[in-house]
Amino acid sequence: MPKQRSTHTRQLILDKATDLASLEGLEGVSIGRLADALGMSKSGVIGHFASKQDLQLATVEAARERFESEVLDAIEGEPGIERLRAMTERWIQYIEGEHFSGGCFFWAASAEFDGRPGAVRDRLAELTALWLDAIGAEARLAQRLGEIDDGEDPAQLAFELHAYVQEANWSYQLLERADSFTRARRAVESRIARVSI
Amino acid sequence: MPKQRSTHTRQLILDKATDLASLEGLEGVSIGRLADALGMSKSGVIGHFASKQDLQLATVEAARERFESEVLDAIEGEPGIERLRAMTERWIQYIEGEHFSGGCFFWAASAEFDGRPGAVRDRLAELTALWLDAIGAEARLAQRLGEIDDGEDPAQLAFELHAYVQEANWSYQLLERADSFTRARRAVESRIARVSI
DNA sequence: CCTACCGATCGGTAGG
DNA sequence: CCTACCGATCGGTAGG
Repeated sequence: MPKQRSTHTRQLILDKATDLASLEGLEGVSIGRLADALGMSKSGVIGHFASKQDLQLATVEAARERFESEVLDAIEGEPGIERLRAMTERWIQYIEGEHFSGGCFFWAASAEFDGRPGAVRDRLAELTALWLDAIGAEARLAQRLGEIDDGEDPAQLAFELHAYVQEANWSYQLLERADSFTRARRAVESRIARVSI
Repeated sequence: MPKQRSTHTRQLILDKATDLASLEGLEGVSIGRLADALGMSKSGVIGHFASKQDLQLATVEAARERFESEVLDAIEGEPGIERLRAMTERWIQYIEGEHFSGGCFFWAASAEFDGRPGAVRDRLAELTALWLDAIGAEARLAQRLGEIDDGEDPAQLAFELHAYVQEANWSYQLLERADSFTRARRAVESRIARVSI
């Protein structure tokens, strides 16, 4: 069954690519280095994809799938403020758990591609905006449920909660400060406590 | 006076390099592309530096000098909470003013080098930590002056204020949201207002 | 500051 | 999935 083996190999390639990309950037994952890391030939790697950009787009989708199964699907709790807390906490756990060697894949890729127009950048913007807006939507729901003060702007709250987690990733990855995630949790908790009714 | 002309050319190279790096990353600034962008030969470019890493380190220093003259030297106001406000506001203005085509140089370079050990990464961590800790030190001073509640942790406050500005840079560069800096200002203002006595 | 060049690596293809 | 190869570009050097 060569088709099955091919799909398996493709997934192995993409797992390695997401990991390398969090360390060295998507553009830094050359076909040759990826092949070396996998013990394969270059043509064996790129044969699964139409082009380097196609490989990059597939790598982004692989990272999305991991985020969905590790974060989105693992969020529990009642809709509203409980779920809003669960979303940020699960996200922090995901980054803290070092599923990628170089920290959050999307954070690294965002910085790398924000100045490079094209399909990869567009997809990264689409996916990260979906997550930011999902946080905002949950805050809005909590507000409708009467759990958050009516004077709050849910999108503003999402901006700030999202900021704390991205800052923790930066502070942990570049500054290597051990208190990064503690600080993010403290910021999230006091921000949510402040708007709670 | 060949020495003067050489220093001038070197500065032209570094100005172009900081700008290209904010768009395409420090590693993406190849000697050949930099030479093309400047209308020079490759050897004319690299002749000013001992190596590619030396060029990258010099580019980081050039970005530091711009940050110092545009932000640090432009901060006004009395020490304490007034100065804390001025630091974040001047920083936001700097990023908002698009001095670099691709947004904050240090944010882009942080994400790129946090997974690449070496002198460039070390220097980036050193410089960004200095700025984060300067914000924290100003918050601590404001606290000693009795302008900030004694129960606040100045480093935690700095973490959060720093987070808002980095989030604005991300939101503006990748998502292209026009309200990015407005949201950062709102977050900074309400956070500082909350801890003020 | 230039031209001319070095070996290594890039993305990608031909052919099997 | 492989070997063998393509032209282009990489960082860097020799020599002027």
